[in-house]
Amino acid sequence: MEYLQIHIVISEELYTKNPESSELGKKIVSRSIEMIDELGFEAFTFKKLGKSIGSNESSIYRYFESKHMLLVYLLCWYWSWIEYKLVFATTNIQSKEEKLSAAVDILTRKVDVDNSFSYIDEVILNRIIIAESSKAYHTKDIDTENEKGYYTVYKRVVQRVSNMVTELNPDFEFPHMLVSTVIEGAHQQRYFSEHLPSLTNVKKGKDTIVKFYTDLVFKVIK
Amino acid sequence: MEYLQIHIVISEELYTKNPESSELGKKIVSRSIEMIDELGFEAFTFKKLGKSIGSNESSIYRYFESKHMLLVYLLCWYWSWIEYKLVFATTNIQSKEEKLSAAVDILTRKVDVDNSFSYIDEVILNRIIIAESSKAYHTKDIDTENEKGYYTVYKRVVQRVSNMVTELNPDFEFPHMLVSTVIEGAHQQRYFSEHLPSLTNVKKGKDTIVKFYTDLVFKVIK
DNA sequence: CAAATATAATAGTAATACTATCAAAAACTA
DNA sequence: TAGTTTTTGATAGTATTACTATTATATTTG
Repeated sequence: MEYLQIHIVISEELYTKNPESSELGKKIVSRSIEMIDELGFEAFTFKKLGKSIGSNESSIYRYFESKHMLLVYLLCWYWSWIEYKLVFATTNIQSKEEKLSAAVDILTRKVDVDNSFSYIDEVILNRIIIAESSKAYHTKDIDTENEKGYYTVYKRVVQRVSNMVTELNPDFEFPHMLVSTVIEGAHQQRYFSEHLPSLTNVKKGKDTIVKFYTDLVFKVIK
Repeated sequence: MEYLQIHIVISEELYTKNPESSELGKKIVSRSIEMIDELGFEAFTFKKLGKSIGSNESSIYRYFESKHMLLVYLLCWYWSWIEYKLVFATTNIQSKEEKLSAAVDILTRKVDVDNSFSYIDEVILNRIIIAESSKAYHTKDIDTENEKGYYTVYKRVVQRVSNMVTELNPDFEFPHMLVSTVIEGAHQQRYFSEHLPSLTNVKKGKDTIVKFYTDLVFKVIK
């Protein structure tokens, strides 16, 4: 991808102190990504993170209210990044079909190159999204948090791709359902292919998941 | 549904002492379903459950190794019940289309009548599956647990419906992906419709979700 | 009625998810 | 450069969780 001097801005609601404002903050974010991937979200703690980065548990709490809020921050970062990639990859495409196809590709493809967005490893972050993101919104606080706008970026991504669907077929009644089914489905299929392979038909080498969901989208909206 | 003297049998691996073997065991299961629904899985504890049923925390541990294992038990019970409904609703249907259609209906429809399977409220259990089931298999132990057969019933349900897909179109390459996408997608859409409605296009009154996934299945396998 | 089994009560442990306080260090500022 | 503010670190402490272990008391069964 083209190298650009761009910067992902995260809503102030998601942190107590902006982790981008200091070296420690960035270290917290980048190491937390690695540790959540290694340990899983449940076994990951601020104490372990502090120890690992040579800092103190209490210092981490100055950036993030809780490990749940850190996870929400990471999701928001991820979806902002996807939104950027999505807009970048689809503007100036004339053909509506090609445009939607490019969008579905971005939503379903595995991230396997770290575009080195500063201190965040997008390959590992993608794995976290696949394995842990459902834990962020499957809580009893979902409604309050949704009102506070924690999931705005994700919803905007769904809206953008839904618009592409509607452009192609204005009569299609369920664009949001289709798009969120594809996004969440692709993540689940990636998880299943590694851990519960009999729930999938993933073939080695090829990216079956991208193919499956691309076909699905075009067949469903016809 | 027809009243039958049937009984759902759960693999011995999933409990320490069979909860069906005593009144206390059944109370543990039925009250845990209500409490997980009320409190959410995170806030639910064996201590609270014990207090609520007038029993002791330590007694509950004699039935289930951990609250995680109790959740796995509930999932297994749910999928066994769905499998029973599935087989019941699809045998003797001649038309392959109708058969698949009936299956998709069972997988995607909201459970809104408690068939009073003894001490288990299927309506509440269905809500738990929608809101909490992903927490059961999104853990670091998934591979070990899968080897132990904890998810066999779920996989068998997917297999059964995949077979119906294959009967209709033997050339379709991704029956398992399609079926697991539909099952998980329908659950997510129900959750979204309540908590993140802008990710869906659910209309009041009608069961949009059943319609959406039924259409999707037949379009995709064509 | 005795023996076996199930349950309850109590205590205890290590870890978690924080909060509070205070001192030390670093950064910025007059 | 000294002084002030801000940031970080160290330590301690709390309530709760997710258990385990032990012993006493019911309850069931033969």
